[in-house]
Amino acid sequence: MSTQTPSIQTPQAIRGTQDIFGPDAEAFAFVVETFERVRKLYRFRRVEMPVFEKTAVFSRSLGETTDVVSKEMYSFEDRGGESLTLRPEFTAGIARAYLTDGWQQYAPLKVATHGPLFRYERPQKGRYRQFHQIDAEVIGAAEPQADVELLVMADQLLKELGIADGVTLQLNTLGDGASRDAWRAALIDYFRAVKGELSEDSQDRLERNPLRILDSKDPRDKPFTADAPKIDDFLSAEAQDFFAKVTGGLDAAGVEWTRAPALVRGLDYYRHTAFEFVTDRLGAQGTVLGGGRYDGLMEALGGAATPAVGWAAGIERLAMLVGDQYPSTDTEVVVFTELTELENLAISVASAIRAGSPSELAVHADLLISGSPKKRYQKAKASGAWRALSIEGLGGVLGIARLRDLNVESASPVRSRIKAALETRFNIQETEVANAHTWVLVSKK
RNA sequence: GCGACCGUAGCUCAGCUGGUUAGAGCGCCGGUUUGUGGUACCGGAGGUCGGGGGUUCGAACCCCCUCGGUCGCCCCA
Repeated sequence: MSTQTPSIQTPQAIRGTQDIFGPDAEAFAFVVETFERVRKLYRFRRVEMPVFEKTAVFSRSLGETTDVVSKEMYSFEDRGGESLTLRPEFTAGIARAYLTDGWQQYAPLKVATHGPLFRYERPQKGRYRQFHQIDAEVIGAAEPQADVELLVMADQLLKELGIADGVTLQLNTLGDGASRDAWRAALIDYFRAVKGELSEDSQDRLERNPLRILDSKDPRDKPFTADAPKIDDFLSAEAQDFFAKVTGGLDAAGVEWTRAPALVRGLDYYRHTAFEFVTDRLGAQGTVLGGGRYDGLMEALGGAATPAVGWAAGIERLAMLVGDQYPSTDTEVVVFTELTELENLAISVASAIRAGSPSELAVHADLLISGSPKKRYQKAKASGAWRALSIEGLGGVLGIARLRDLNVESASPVRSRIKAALETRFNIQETEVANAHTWVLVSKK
């Protein structure tokens, strides 16, 4: 406890940033670890990307006039006067690298990454200014099988995270460029005819982004969205065939999906497949994983036309769904001694069992050698550790290590693992006294 | 950018219609007690009541501004 009264003001954290700790941090780590494992199964190559780029990387790919560019990016000038932007997404930076680093030679290229992203938005449940995503992209593959590959991987990821229940895959196609333009024109005609009866927001959307009227939350719009023109009536034969191959592939892989004809993307470069894995357990932010095919993006960055498809998912949202259902991070053994003169022996024992023999069988151990020696047993018990290894004195030898149950919930076998680890450092004698396994630490090796 | 609610010890909160030195539980530190045992008792550290201004004899409590939090709208790459 600090008894000082500092005169300086502690700076506050930046709005919309989070200090993730405790169960939230464990769930977060579980999401990342599971993603890493699954992406390797699907042979996606890991990439590490810069956290900031020239502003043009994002403004060109997203479209100069969109809200997201004009008011939702963290942009600043560096000392040379160049406009830079903290990445608001992974896709544009990866697309830039594909063009500037010669990654075309690896096409079709499957890549995966994760890390922090930044968007200047008002924080709310599941939305932060610095947040984190996992991301997977397939670049240079025009075939619908790439979409399938990505979706099957996403489906497996959600299942392995144990959060697939209550999450549904909503799938749609936006068709090719011609299909999409025809549909868009039809939607504008349809909604313009009833413009006066739409919500103010949707009247505005009619000019800016008519597709978005379809997923309006305003009840005044619902009567009209139900009967709005459907993309299916405007799909070219090629677009229909593409979508059929995507759905056929999902069925073959056993991935459940729901057709969502109103599911659209906010940006113009999307083509064909659009999808979201959605839950109703996260308030207003129901999308846990979303993506689609963005065949128009590379050209927006000055590259050759290159088909690509990808998805991203918010780690915080996935972690919220995981809740406390992550693998145990409990302390298996807490090492302590109530005798100050044996503290170094306790340090030695703790390091031995943490190193393990072999190392895969190392023990998850905490070490308690601070504070009042007499209260260490109480603290050990209160720590929630399953078992304790108490270091006690005995004449003529270094001391003894006694294994005792504290809060045993699991039959996790630690005794043999501890014994093997101790034998790497000590000459020991094993005894058994009053339900407690006890090793006499005779001498150091 | 807009709206609603909220802001008292490290944490969870109490504090009556504004009224003397702002409280509890938990946690933390120390002591005594106990000595197969997370006990019991005693003591201690820790609060500019988010910040600023105003009304009042008097403000944690009323008013204004501001900062922050939560949730929603817009937007959603």
